[in-house]
Amino acid sequence: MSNKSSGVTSSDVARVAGVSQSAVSRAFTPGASISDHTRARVLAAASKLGYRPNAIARTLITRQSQIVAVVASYLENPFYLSVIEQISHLLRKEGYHLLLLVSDTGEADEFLMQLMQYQADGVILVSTTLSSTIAQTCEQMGVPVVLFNRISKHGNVNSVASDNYAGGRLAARTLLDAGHRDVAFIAGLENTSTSRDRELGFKDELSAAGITRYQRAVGHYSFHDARAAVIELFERRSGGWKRPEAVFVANDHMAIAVLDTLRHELRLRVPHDVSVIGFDNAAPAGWLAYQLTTIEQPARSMVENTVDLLIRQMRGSRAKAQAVIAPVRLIVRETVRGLSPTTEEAATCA
Amino acid sequence: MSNKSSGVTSSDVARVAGVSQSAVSRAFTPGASISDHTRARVLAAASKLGYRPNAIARTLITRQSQIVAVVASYLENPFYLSVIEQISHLLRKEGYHLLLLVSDTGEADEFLMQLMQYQADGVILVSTTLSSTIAQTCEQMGVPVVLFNRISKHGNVNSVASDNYAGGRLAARTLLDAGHRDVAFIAGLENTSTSRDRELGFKDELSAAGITRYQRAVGHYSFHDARAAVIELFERRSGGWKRPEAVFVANDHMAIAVLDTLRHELRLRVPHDVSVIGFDNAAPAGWLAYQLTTIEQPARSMVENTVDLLIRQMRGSRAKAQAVIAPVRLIVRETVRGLSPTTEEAATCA
DNA sequence: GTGAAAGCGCTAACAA
DNA sequence: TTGTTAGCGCTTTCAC
Repeated sequence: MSNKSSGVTSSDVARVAGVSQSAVSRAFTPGASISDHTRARVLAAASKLGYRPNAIARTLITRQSQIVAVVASYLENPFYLSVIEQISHLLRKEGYHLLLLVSDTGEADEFLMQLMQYQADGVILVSTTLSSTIAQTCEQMGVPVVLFNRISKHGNVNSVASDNYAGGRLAARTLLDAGHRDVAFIAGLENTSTSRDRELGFKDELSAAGITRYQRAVGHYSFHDARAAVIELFERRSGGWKRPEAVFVANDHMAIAVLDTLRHELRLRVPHDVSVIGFDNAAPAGWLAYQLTTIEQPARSMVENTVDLLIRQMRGSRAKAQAVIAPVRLIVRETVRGLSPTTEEAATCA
Repeated sequence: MSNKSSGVTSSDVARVAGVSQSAVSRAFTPGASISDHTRARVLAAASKLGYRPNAIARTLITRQSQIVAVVASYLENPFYLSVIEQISHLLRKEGYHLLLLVSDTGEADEFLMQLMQYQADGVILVSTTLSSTIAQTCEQMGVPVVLFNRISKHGNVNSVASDNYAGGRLAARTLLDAGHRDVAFIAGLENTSTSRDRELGFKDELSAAGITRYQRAVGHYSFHDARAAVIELFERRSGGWKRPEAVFVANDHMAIAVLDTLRHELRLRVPHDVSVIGFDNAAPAGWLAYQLTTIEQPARSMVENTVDLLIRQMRGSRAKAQAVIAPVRLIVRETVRGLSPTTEEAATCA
């Protein structure tokens, strides 16, 4: 049985083609200085021998691995599925490969070590809680890094996020316009900028309308915890609170759980008894059984921005770090009282 | 700004620690022959300099990249999300990293080239249509490979799949037991073993009950096409067919689309007017808005088997290729007439 | 345009 | 246990 990578090296090819090893290298380097004739000889010999350049050896010398590490968590959330898929596409189109690190528990340091050992040319941090730590270390080491859907507190780090604050306001405004006053918020992870900013916008818009308090519970961006959160919200009737008329849920994945729980466990009608609004416009939000009214993040363009920013850095740009804020918009479906779909896309399956 | 990976090499560390370069290497090699004293000196110097071994250089010489390539498609299907997540965990627990290749269009050859160039120690093919081609080439090159949820026709390739045939029979039996006679099947991708085997089992079980024909349409494992398929099935009333009383859908993701379309577009009640049964037991199947009765694949243990098989091969086992067939079972929920949940897990959110 | 030689950072024999 | 030496397969000056 032949060796891995066929065990054929560039010097084998050189010998067969009757040229030097350098010629072989040039034949496989786009834009290198080599005659068509020589290249043809090399390519012939190469394919005859089943030669494939060894990317590892090349990396060692060029110091470019063509590998981008993507650190992600919450793969439970369908929204990030499409994000990763698209990152993979765009990256490959530019000749990069994707090393995926799924970070469930918070072993930030271990990750970093691994990334660095593999000489990743760049890092994309997809919505992970470890973002700040990792991002900073990468930055210090001179490794290009972009945060997706997180904002870095300290620093000079590129990031792409949607306008979570505006989204929060928009959610509140939507609920307010529907005539709701007793509203509630189900948070994601408390220590994430996404959840915090969405809540902040929500709160500010309510305040502007003279509403200074709202009920809240925490769903940790998990389906399971969101169910518990909504039950807590609707069954615990202490502290002078009335039952909420409307709930803003920090993301669609949790909102689905909320909808299910409200309808099938608490026997409440949505939007008749209670309105629900989510965030993301993930695929299930458009499914006909839910038709969730939600704040859309422009996932596609956010990913494009992210990859673009990263590639620019990897190609050597020394531009000041940017913080791209993508616009959000309301997708009207059927879970907020008094609103019905106006745009045709609201009726599709997203 | 410091270089990537700090630019510190083992010989720098050696110099500072006052030892040889080999000593540094040994200090970072578990189980190497080195005194505690020397190791301590090395480690001290290393951390002082911020040294990290260069995995690329190591790979070049050991010919072990510790990288496993995972080729996947249909990330649209939530079922594979959790699969990839779990693969990532198990792999890392064994010290391997995951290079993710999302294969939408069928560029099999290009993939292979890339895999091989990166000296991947092993390859996992997650349910992709290119499986056979890739698997065979890997096999020939001596690269360990395992197929997840695909069966290789020609050959000596390890694979892990669920018992799709038995699942198909079970689906048919379930529908038959509910009293249905006019049944239909919505296929996934025609050229996949999963869809074919599920259909074959379905067909055989029907035949055994004296039912020799059933209607069928193709959903290509896509949400969108599944909707079209079910509409075709229920609206086209030619060829002497009656409207189906029950539909077996080749996976849950499509079944969700079928449920939505049946209920909200065709205005049919499930299971009153028509029964639906899926395959996978993916997360949305357990969501309360769907409560899809389905054939469960034991995802966890399938992934465990897959990773286990791969690691064994990578560690040098020359055992004959295995084809692991995982058992399936019926999860009774609420989309098949006359059946109601008997087990408590059917009520959870999976 | 081409070849010779040097060396990327590391590990693996082999001696000591 | 430790150091010395020789590469892993490739790219890159630098002459020619």
